[in-house]
Amino acid sequence: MYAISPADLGTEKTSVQRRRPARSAGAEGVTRRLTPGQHLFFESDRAAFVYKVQSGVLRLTRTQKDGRRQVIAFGFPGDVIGLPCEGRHTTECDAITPVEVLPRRCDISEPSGMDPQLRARLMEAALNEIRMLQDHFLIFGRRLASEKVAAFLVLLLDRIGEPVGELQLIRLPMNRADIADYLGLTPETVSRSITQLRAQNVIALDDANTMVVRDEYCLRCLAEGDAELCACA
Amino acid sequence: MYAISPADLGTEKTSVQRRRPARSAGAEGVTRRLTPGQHLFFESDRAAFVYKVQSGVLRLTRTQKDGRRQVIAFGFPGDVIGLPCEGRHTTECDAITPVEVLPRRCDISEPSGMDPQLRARLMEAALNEIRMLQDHFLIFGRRLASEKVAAFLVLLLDRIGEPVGELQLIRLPMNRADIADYLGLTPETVSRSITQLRAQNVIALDDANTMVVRDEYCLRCLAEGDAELCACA
DNA sequence: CGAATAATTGAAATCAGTCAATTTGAGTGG
DNA sequence: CCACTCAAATTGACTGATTTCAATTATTCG
Repeated sequence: MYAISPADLGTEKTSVQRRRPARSAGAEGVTRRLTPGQHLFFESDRAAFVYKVQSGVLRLTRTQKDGRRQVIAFGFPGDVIGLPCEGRHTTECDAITPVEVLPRRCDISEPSGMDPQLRARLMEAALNEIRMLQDHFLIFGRRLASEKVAAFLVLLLDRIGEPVGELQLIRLPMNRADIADYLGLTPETVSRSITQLRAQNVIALDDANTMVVRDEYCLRCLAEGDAELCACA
Repeated sequence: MYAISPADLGTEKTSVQRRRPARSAGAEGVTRRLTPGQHLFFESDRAAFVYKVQSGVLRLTRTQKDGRRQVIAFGFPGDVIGLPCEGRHTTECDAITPVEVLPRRCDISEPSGMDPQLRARLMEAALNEIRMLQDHFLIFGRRLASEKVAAFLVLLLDRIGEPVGELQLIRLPMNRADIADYLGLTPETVSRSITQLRAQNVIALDDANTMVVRDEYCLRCLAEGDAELCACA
């Protein structure tokens, strides 16, 4: 469909290079497509648009001076991403799957001239973002790595779970390192926690990025630290 | 000035009881006063107002089922707090010092009828909140407890530092447990980190809640994990 | 002054991080 | 179609930091 040049695809490492968004990028109301690794915007870019995710998944990150990366959020279909502060984006954003986003011109400083409905939607998006960040804190703040990972899987389950007979399937769009940086863990620890959940028969892995939730109740208990409430532990 | 009844003051434990805001609470534009421990609102309360902090410090928290508490933010003078999501507050909020707030009626669902300037201010407040939560993530996500604490002190320094001759003074309005719940640590670990900073002569304590920053440069280095860059370590 | 709370300190146990090795899986080219 | 290469994921052993639990000291407020 859309040509994927090796340069655009890149590896994790090469795609970290700072690339300006293509000049032709911004046309309001015209769907924009990204290939995995391509950036939608960078931190402190002037924000001409906000974006409604139509398909695919994006990764919103901030990087510290020491090179450590914090995944602030993932952008799933339906999310509005790229809300600026003082006219500039506050995170970096790149695609982790093929992505379609709908750009919306967004001149926050000129709200009087703005379509009232769009204005209301922007406010709603901002308030939702606040609550999602707060929810993220509750997950991030859990004691045990296994609780964090379980809580993260519950989040994905509610967001992108696909029914498969009685059970639900999660297709993980992100790799272990992304999960780790979202939860404040290392990829090794994430992997061990997933292994542990599999050993407890709470989940089963088809391949590394495709899991079946075998015991949703138990998963939700583990996510809340109520390991006693389920027989799996 | 304002009478502090024992019931209102309470201890940490008693003040956790759910108390509705006083019925007389809400008068737009009329300053509302709180004593330490008093609640301004609770999670999932219908949000009639947002509040501009005029003086004092508030604590915004969310509590998990297992009783653990996450301090989402502190509300300092100048902050707008209480932005709702879907008409309801998303956190609990109580005063940790005597507080004065200015309530602003806030019917987000009726934005058309709203004063355009107020509307713009609300949007600005929401976007600022998003950035502050993201900043909080970067602090929360640091590896070492000492880095978290140093970063937290830098945050306070920039926010409520008071010049004292060449140096700066921080009057901590919150106790160790609040700091711990803000950073995802235990009070003991917070205490140890502070002790460590004192041993390195980066800070000095007048009493437990009054500290002088003796080496601001070093504090900022430690906050970013650049322990090597300063001679203190 | 005495009681209660907060803060600090100490010692032991646990959990996650680090580093290294192995396995798995996807993509490439023969 | 298979072998090869590379990256991602998993596993293992070890280290080290933080938590936990307990005891002590400091502070605040009747």
